[in-house]
Amino acid sequence: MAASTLTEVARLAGVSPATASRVLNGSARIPGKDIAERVRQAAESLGYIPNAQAQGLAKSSSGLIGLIVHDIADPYFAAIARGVQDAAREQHKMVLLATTEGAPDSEKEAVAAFAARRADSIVIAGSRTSRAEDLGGNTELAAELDRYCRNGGHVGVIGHGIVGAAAADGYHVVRVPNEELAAQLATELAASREEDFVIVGGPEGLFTSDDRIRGFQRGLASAGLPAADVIRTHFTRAGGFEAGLALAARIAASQPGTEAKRLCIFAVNDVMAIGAAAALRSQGLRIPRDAAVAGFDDIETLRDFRPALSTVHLPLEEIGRQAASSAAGPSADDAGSPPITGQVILRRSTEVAHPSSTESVA
Amino acid sequence: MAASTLTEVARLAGVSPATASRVLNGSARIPGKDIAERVRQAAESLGYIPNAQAQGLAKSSSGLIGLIVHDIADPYFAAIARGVQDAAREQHKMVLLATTEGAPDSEKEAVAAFAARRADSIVIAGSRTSRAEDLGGNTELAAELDRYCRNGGHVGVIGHGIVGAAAADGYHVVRVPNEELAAQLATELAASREEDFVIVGGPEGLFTSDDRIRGFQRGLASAGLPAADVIRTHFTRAGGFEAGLALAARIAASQPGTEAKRLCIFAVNDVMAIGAAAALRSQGLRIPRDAAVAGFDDIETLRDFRPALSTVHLPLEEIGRQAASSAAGPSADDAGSPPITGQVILRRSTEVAHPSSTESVA
DNA sequence: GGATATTGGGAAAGCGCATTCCCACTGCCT
DNA sequence: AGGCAGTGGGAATGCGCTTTCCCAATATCC
Repeated sequence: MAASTLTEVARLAGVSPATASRVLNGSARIPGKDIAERVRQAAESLGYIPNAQAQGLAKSSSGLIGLIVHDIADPYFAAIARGVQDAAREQHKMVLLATTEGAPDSEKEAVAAFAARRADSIVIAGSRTSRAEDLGGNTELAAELDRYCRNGGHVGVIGHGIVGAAAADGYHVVRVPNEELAAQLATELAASREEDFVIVGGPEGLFTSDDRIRGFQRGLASAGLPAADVIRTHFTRAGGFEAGLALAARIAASQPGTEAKRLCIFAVNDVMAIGAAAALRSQGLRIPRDAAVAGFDDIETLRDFRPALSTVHLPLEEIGRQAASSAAGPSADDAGSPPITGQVILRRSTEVAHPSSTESVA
Repeated sequence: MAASTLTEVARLAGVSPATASRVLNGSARIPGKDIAERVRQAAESLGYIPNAQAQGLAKSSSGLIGLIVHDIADPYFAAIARGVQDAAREQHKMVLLATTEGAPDSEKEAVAAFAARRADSIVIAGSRTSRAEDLGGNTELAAELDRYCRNGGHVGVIGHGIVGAAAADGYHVVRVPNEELAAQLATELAASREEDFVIVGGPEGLFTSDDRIRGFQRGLASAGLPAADVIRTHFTRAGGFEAGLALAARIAASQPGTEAKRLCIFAVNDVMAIGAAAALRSQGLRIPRDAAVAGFDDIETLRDFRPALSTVHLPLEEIGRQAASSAAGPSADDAGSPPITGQVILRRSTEVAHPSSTESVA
């Protein structure tokens, strides 16, 4: 027993498929009240569900919005996904998910798959990269996106634009002021302390990471401080942990010598910061007593951590929503949505040391 | 410039659309080498991308797998989603996402939408409910699912089956032994302590919550302990926090009186447990000194919490994967995948108190 | 060597729907 | 009363692809 079709409904209602189509799905022409009612009843009794594929074929638009993330289980992307999902609901669309681990070529595949499904728009979250080895992949991705746009697709990219992507129309970027915010974070951290700064960054070439590093260094510089050391590692909790281990060793080594300053560690995202903190803790170090730690993103799930993590709040959900609706086409507010802003949030993890005093409760 | 079609490719290659279709998309009949090559080149040069909608229409199957969750930003669901996504990739399908906040009627809508898109299968995560007010919604949902199954769809439900759903074929349930595991948790907790137990549960009628509560009580009973009080609240961090506040008051009140036992709080999921812990902490209480806390799920992102949360590990990703592949149709291992198991993990949050004078108890 | 398999490609009929025409009909104006 | 616009419904076409069915050409057999 296959699903019933429009034609069946029409027959049952004693009208033509055309009329049935007009009443059941939005159309400029609305048939007479009585007929409409008849059709509606027929549809109801048959449990008619329009075939979205056929509709899509006929209208050449699918009601789909594609979302590309590195990893849906990463709270950063999950938050963005929620925003996208939200926007999708408003637009009466569904979201199609693709996870790519950040590999440009699998992102390209995802775009092609979305294009094949005639997704109305595509949202690409997840940081772009400028590594040499990704160059080819990026170019192909850009080409694929370009083609998609030329065929009438809309794309919303979060963070940085795709390297090499033409400024086609239908191509929007939701800018995230990573650099500025990181600078601000550095400034605020530098204001109240005299410490050695260290940055735990992602792999070189990752824009999000590089921007935050650059911003942080700039902030340090403008506070008259020397540039911080940068440790490159994976853009994950594991990477943060690893770096944390190295830093713990460094702290331990400097302990006996001259009165070393406390370390202030800036990890370029919260998850890495948590990893680093865990590593320090595993080596018997305490935060913020033995080292200060700050992150970036203000991941919701991580807010209950102790010591509470200093970080930069990013309206992740709003970012996702904006990306999805900017790609939805020139809505009413073509002036564009307000630019994304974030804010530095200093919490306990970077409190200035109370030399040998009792620790206060958070 | 619209996307190029199969027909165009065929024309360019000087063959019929039928042949082009046969070489470009899998078919039983594989055309001759030379022809195939010609077609492939034509497709390449035109940047041909098959229209999945049209394919779907013609084949009546879409390569889509629908996923229904309460909230994609909830780490529990995000983990499951990752598993589903994984399985989808293996099946060369894409996942279509719907979030419903757990409302049966919007789940029904989601199912309808998936059915409209001719999703090959649907995975429903998120706990079912047996509340009276949801009865109607559940019935409708069941009916919708039933219809979907009758039309050839496959559904995989995580946890409990849908209330009222017929045991249609194509309908699979990935059972999660919530009750057993909760019982085991209670047993292990009860073994090493003499405390008052309290359960922070979700709203009445939520299966996942109810099962875990029941199991925990059973475990307590089999250890010869009285049933624990149950506080009903939201199935979220906020709910946990609220309950935690109430419990903090209770602890504070009992302090001055007779030598009250320490409280051991079992929250029916990790997020709630974290909320409760935060609440206790906000009232100046320490864990595990002033109260023990345990959760359920072993959410990855939460593993770095301190004190480390005792909980029950659930292979969330595997659960999602299994749900997605059980719904994929009777694969090779029709014997079914191995049943889901979990394991109790005792960490610091439930360590037995060191009453500062008495010796530590075994 | 002629007849029967077998192969490889094309023609055409849908899949389920939207939509453009087209037509019959009603109501209105002069 | 005749002609006109306006209204409401139906027939037919096409969206892009798959897939049967069919046919020509080659291979196989006694």
